[in-house]
Amino acid sequence: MHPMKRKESMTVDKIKQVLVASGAKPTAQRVAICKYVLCDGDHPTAEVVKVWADQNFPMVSRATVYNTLNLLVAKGLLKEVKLPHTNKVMYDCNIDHHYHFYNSATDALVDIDPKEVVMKSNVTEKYDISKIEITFHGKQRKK
Amino acid sequence: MHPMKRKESMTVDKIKQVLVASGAKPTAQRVAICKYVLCDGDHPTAEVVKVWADQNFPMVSRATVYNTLNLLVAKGLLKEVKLPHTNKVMYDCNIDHHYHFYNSATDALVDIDPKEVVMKSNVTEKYDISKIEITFHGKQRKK
DNA sequence: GACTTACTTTAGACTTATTCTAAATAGAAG
DNA sequence: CTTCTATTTAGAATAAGTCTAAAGTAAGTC
Repeated sequence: MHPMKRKESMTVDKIKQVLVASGAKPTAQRVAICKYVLCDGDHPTAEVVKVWADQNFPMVSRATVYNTLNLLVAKGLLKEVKLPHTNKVMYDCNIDHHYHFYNSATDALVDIDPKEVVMKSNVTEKYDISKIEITFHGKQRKK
Repeated sequence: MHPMKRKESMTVDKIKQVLVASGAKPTAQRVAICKYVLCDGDHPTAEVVKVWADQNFPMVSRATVYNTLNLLVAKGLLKEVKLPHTNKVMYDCNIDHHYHFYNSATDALVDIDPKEVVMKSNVTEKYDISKIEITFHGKQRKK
């Protein structure tokens, strides 16, 4: 079993392209936030994004952090992940269908490739299923 | 496919027994709340419990609703369910292991018997899995 | 270059769900 | 009865996120 691989970093120009392509103005704040959440961040919360922004950008307000994250989600460039162990939303740059493993020992979230999971159910006979979420909770197995 | 069956109603005496057995004083407020959440309620939120209590009991404060729900969860008589479509906690009197189907058309939550689902994954090879959550989202299929 | 216009950002107020606090109350035990 | 401990209460506090209204920015036009 191997976790899904992370996104590669993007140049500022590439990020601008992506924003423009999705119909959003590539403002300085948006580009900065994108650099983090679309490439470097590992399931950050809005709070984590704000801390990163405060350390790496002259000025980004909390409202802009939330506005930008919501914009990216609306444009399909980012996914919201809500898990029961916390009530903070986490943002996932992996927009392909996948599941999650939450490591309670380290508080880390790992993407699980759907290929690693076989799920069959007759629930689909009675219902129109639009989404299936699977989250594994546990700890890294000791070697 | 059939949803898991609901709990049967309990007499007040039976509820008192259950509370005492779990080491909690069977106060009037607790018994009243238990009557609802352990028998009649269908995945209510704290807010729904409060509304029910206001209509069926002389006086229960919001704090007592939360205290009692948290007590029942701590005693293992009730399960918390947190789902991504809302940030309100839902309470489930079905404490056996099970999954959920969330019907977005009706906002109803249905328990799914694990027997209805076959899940295999090599995620368990690398991790010690303590809990697997599966939530189906969708609508009731039209006949 | 200044002007308009539409979009973006900002600080801070607001909302919502839940928890906390400190005082009042209820019951059991003596 | 009085005392003691657990419980309940009203309302304040907290935490995450949203809203508001004013100020800033930038592109297109003259």
